[in-house]
Amino acid sequence: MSDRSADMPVVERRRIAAEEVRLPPGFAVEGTAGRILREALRLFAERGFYGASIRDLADACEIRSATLYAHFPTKEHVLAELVRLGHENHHAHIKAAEGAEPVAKLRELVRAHVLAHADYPLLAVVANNELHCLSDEMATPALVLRADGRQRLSDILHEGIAAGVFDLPDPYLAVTAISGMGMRVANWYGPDVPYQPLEIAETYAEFALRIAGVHPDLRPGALRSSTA
Amino acid sequence: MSDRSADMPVVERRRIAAEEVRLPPGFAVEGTAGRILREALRLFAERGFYGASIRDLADACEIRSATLYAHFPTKEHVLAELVRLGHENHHAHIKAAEGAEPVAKLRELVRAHVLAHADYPLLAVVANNELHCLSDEMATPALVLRADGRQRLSDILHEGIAAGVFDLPDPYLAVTAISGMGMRVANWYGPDVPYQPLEIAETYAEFALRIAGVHPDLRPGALRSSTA
DNA sequence: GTCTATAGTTTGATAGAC
DNA sequence: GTCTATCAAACTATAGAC
Repeated sequence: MSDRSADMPVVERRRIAAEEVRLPPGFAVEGTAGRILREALRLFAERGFYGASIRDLADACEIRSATLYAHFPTKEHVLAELVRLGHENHHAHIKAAEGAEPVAKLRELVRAHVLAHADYPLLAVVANNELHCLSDEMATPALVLRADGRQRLSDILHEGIAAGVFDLPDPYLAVTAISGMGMRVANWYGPDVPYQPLEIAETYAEFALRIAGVHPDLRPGALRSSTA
Repeated sequence: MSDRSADMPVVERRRIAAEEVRLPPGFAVEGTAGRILREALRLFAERGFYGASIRDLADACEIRSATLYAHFPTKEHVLAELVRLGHENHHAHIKAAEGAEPVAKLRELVRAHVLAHADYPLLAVVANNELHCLSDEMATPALVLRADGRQRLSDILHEGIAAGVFDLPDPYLAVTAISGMGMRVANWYGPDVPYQPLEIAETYAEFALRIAGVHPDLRPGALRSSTA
């Protein structure tokens, strides 16, 4: 694998580089309610919850604003549904990641974490960055899932340290670093970025193993120097 | 250095964990205009540009909303000034980072990058997350600084690869990972986090060296296993 | 520079016909 | 379920007195 910076986009002006509106399979919603969710996903990702009005949303759906209220009781409920979808999708990815021992567990979890952000960037941006617009009550389910995902990463790091296969200065800061670099993928990944989501996920998983201090002999040789 | 997760805060509900309103030295603004900037920094960081109205801002400053227009022509100009301060502060940190060879350069740059986000989290969050609310014209100066910072990191990685001291699969993805993990610090760092900004910066710099594939013998032994 | 007062627009949400 | 019509409140910004 080599650098492709010649093709890399200039620094993005928008909040999110991705454009395609996409909801995970199994979360598809039919009819007008689905249309509303999809257009809200696009608008909230681009402009934020307060930056997109109920009328902007209605115009995008080609309906009157009053019709929205036949499907959702308030604007906040539309956002809450997207935040829920985003966190459940992320958590489903994370939970499905399995590994026999700490190295494999960490690799699979980071792959899943990054893939959720690269495959569904709009959903991830809305779920991560607009959560604070929800009332405490409506935000809680997402916070529970988020705390669980973070705990899983923390557990894997401590397990690997205990087993002697990880060597890192500070597990807490490793959790923040690994989580954070993955979350940002949702902002910069887009159609002009010359990588596939899976490539990014694999490379970030390798970075996470390096942060964890996994000995090179315990990592596959596939991802080494770009000069090779 | 050891884990302090027993003291770590639960997953944050707010957009930003930090609270203290703080502008970098040398960027201090006197009088009412300064007051407006400080309150705007707090409000825009907490709720976003569209989530805080001109009246909210005036109330926080204990002035009438019309008085704001004696100091700034529009609400957008207030944000533009904060975005400018944030990016100039970040860029000043980055530029001041110096090193004789790639390993030292990378360590210093990442330290500076992380410190700018941990020492001025409100400013960093506003500069990073509200930039898209500005018109193209007003956003451009910040984008120029951002592109330059990213280029500096990219240059260091390529230099280290050419010198044979770095060994990493993909410099472009390493730039996104190292930048991203540092940017997120502004969101989670706050008064309840049991670390000092400098500790975070040091540890993240170590993580960056690991991502870059710097041989352990070229890294100082201070930051190794948490079980030591 | 700061105020009172207000213009003109947009906001989220509702009433009631079909 | 979708519409037309509308309400009451909040929005950014301005006019003009002091």
